[in-house]
This record gives sequence, C-alpha cells and structure tokens, in this order.
Amino acid sequence: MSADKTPIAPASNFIRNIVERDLEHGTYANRPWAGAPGDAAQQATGTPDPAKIRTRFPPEPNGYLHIGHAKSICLNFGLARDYNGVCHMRFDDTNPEKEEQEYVDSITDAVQWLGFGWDAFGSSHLYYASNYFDFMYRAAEYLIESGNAYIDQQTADEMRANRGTLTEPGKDSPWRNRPAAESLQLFREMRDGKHADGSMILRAKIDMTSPNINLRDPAIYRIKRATHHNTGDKWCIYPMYTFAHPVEDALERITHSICTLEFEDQRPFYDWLLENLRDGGLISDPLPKQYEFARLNLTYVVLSKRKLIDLVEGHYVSGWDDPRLPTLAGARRRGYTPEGFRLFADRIGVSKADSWIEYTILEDCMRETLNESAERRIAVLDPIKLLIDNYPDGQSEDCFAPNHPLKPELGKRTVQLSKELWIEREDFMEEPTKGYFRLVPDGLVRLRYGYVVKCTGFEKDAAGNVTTVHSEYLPDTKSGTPGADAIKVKGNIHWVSAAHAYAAEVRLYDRLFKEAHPGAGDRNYLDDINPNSINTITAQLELALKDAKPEDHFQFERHGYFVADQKDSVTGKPVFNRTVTLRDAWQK
RNA sequence: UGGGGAGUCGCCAAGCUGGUUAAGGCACCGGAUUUUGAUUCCGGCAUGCGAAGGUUCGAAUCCUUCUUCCCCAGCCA
Repeated sequence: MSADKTPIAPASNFIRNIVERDLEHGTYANRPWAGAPGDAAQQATGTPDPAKIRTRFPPEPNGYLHIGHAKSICLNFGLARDYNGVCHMRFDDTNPEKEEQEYVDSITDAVQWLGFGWDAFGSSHLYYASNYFDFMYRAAEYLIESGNAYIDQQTADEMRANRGTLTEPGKDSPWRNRPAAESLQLFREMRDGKHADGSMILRAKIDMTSPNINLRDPAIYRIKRATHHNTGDKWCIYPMYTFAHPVEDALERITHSICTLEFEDQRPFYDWLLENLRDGGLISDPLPKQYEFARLNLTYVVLSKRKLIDLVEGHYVSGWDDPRLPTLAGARRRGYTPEGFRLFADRIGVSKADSWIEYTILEDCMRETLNESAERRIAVLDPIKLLIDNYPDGQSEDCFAPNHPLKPELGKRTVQLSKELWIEREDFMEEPTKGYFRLVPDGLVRLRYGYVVKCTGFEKDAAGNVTTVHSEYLPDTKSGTPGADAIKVKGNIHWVSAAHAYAAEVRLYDRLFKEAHPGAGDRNYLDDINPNSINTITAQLELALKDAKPEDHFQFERHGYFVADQKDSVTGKPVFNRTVTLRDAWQK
C-alpha cells in the first residue's frame, strides 16, 4: 500500500527542528524502556528503547474524529514514522461521564483508515489512561505527603470566587495549610466513597497569586460516582486532565508530547508535576516535554464539537457520517481518501500561527490523489437525447475507453454505441456563447471514443427545453481507426447509449456552509448553512458502473470524482456520491 | 489595564545563533501538449518580512516603543 510509501518530504517545521536537535544531542538516547508503560522502578528494568522518539495521539473517546484530528494524527504518527520512533494510540479516558466504547471503536477505525498503526518494535502501543489510575492515585498521595497537594472543602463557587481574576490575585483556601496527614486521610476516604460528590477536592499546592491562573492551586482529583467504560465502578474519584496527562506521558516514556495552542498555559504545571514526581522517585529522566502547535481552521467548515453535535442533533445533516460533515467518517463516505489527507497535512504545514486554510486546498489534495488512483468511467448527469439519424436502428458497436489515461497498463473497457444516446444537457447550446465549442446547430463535435457527429436539428418541449438533439455521424471518424483524426474538432463530449445505461441515484454535494467563516461577526453559524448542499439526481451511467462496490472511487469523465456510497449501495445497484468536481477553467 | 502566544506574497509556510538576487507549496497570470475546457509541462509572480525608531559595513533575523489577533478565571479535555 502507498500508506507506507514515504510521501514527499514534509517541509521543515519547528517541531521537526526540535526532534532533530534532540536526536542530534542524544537527549533521549539510551533511556530504558521496559516494553510497556510503567513507573521509574519498572522502566529501570528495561533495555534501551529501540524507539528513537515516542509521540502520542491522545483523544478523549467522547465524539467522532474530524479533519482537525487528521492533522494531529498525521503529525504525531508521521513524526514517529520519519524518525524511527513510535506513536502511541492513547485514549484519554479520565472522565467517566462522557466516554463510550462506540467512540473508541470509531477512533481506532479512523486512525487506521488514515494509514497509521500502533504496532512497532514487536508490540502494540494502544493504551488507556484509565489503566494508569492506580499509579495516578499513588502519585497523588505522594504529592500530598510531600506537601504539594491538599484536600479543599470549599464549594465550587467558593473556589471560583477565591481564584481571583485575570488582573487580581487569588486568595488562599482556608484548608490550604491543613496537615498533610489530614489531607491524606481525607483523600483515602474520598477514594473509599465516604464523601459526597463535590464535597471536597484534591488541589495542587502551588501559588494562589500566580499571574498564570492555571497555577493557582489547580484541582487535580475530584469525586465522581459514575461507571467508567473501562474500570467500571472500581473508582469514585477521577483525576483531572491537568494532572493525568503529564503522568500518562511519563509512564509511556513519551519524548515529545504535542498538543494544541490552548494548552500552552498548562505547560508550567506539566513540568512542575513531572519534576515533583521525578524528585520523589516515581518517574525518571528524561522527562517528556510538551510542545504546542496551532489547531486547524478550515474555511466553509465548523470543527467545534459543540457545533457538530448541533448539526447532527438538529438534523441539519443525516448523521455523524453525513458526507457533508468534516468528520472523518463523513469525509470517507464523501469519497475523500487517506492519501489525500496525508498530502493535505504535509501541504498545510505546522506552526504556531493561528491561520485559516482555504477549503480548496483540501479539495485539491483529493483531486490530486484521486487523479492518480481513480479509474475513469462515463456518466451523464443531466441527460438529454442525442439521436444519430443515419445510424442503423437496433444496431450497436463496441467502443474502447481507457480505464486510466495515465496508466495504459490498466487496460481498456468496451462501451456500446447505438443510435440513441444520452448526452449532457450543457453540451448542447441552441445559441452558443462566445468560446463555446461543444454541440451547436450545424456544428461538429466528437463523441468521445466514438465518431464525429454533426448536429442536424433539435426538439423542444412545451416549456422550451431541449429534449432531443438530432445528428448524423461521419463513418470514417471512429476513434482508434486510421484516419479518425482527418476531421479535427475541438469539442469532445461524453455519452452513454440509452439501451446500455444504468440509471442510478447520484448525490451532488456542495459545501455545507455558504460563508467562508460560518458564524463570523454577529451571525449565527446556523444561518450560514447552504440550503443547497445536496442535490440528488438520477443519472445515466455506463453499464460497467452497475458492478461498483461500496467505496470504489471513479472519475466520471469531465465531471469529477465519485464514490459508491458505503452505506446505501446495494449489490448491483450502487448509488454514488460526488467527492469533488474536476477543476474547470471554463467555468459554468 | 495580569499572564501566555502569534503577526513573512491572495492562502499556507521555510528562514529568525545577523551577510549572495526572502525557500517551497496552493492560488493566480501567460504559453506548450492533450479525443477529459482535466492531467502534464514550461515561464511569470514579495526592493518586501505588522508599524516606527535604533544598533551595525550589513537586519525578516539584535534592541526599543507601538499596533493587531488568539488563548487562560470547568470539580471539561
């Protein structure tokens, strides 16, 4: 598979520079790895880590992955691939209320679909943060014992009030200086279920006057009676992200922990915690380091979880895999490809600047990869009849169409030509505009892979719409025969024999939002929805398309790339989704 | 009006331990090829690096001031 083929060398970026510098300096060389995540004692029994670097992709399994995650996946797994390392697939499942198995399945599917995996150096690297709860609990007790954490019994409201504001320092909790032994006992009671949810909480003891609000004694362990998808009812206290994430990274011996910009303020705590635990001998050097990059913003798209939920629950789309949605499940159904996403990730780069990527960049990446891989087929989307009046009734003949013009080795297929054909409505104009070189009265045009025909007339219905075009073919002009090019024509149109066609449902998709920045200014993003984002038609396709399998990609010549729908296709009766149109220098 | 980040061509993005004509991609504009108005192929495309000062023989790269944008006050992640 091309998944493992090294793509065009990704451009240099600040993270690759850091990795290369660390490799050069041997920052992570010779650190032991016990073959599995573990504390300092366990890791000390290991052998030098064969992985030069360890990164991780750590989603919370509480929703579906989207295009923004694809950027992160390509970054983390791509780094591991390029620098002889490993990327851990890790579920950050520290909040039992929001997480479900359904999501972990869809997430692993998506990552593998994108062409990445977590098997490396002889073992699998799929981990769950919830498997570290025992160690996290121990680390929390250590923090209490070493005077770096305490049990606070203020209410959530009191804590908020005493946290101060952006410009005012916070105030110490009245419980802040309680003896460590007392905090320890209360923490154990919390664990043992002796206290009500919300009645007390474990806080790191740092500095209530810190200008960085994240350092004003952040909450690190809360009481929450809820059944966890992995640990069931074993615990009624759960660690907060702030505390859990650095620990997860340390246990897994992550070298480069890459996250998005909004976590920058969290980094001082990340380092504070890890240094404390290292000084306590719970984990060992070299410690993981956190780096932040700008998350993806795409024009004409919304990527926030809340908005995506609104779109699905408000039935603006058919579900999480609606082909118009930027979810990976949706993109896949739309016909977007893993190769296209990887190309996209390389093309947009990685930096710390907030930026908006033009949606057409993504589309171009899909066109580029699909142009390489998709076989060509013929489809008439908006059919009108073309009659070849001088062609014998009831007769048909073979025409030969290459499956891929750039890959002759893929061979040719036959399509039938007969007297009565379907052609595209837009390929005929009664009164042509300047520059139009398709079929016009008395004009010549080539039926692609067939004959040159001359338009001899046309018929309209009561409404004035053209229904049938009449023509006569020039017998000596058949494609592939000697002298076929004796008569030169600029126009070249596709067609399907009416007696040899497969009438199929085809969905023509357009962008879901009509504004580049949905909801910008004082607009509601829901008001920016494009009312014409889907147009379902019945098209006339060449017969071979009847055998298309779900997820088969094709280029419908002169139209664009289409995919047989993953869910709605039935054997012998596939329906197609338009992935993306071809570029059109002429415009419509 | 606290703290943390970011501002290089229409959109991304290298470069930023100061030193040839400021990479590359996408878009765009020319032209060639083409039985997809597709693809491919050539060529063009920032005297300028948020702004103003300063240091220097020399600055996108160093210093100062200013300016714009993003993030942080969940017992979410």
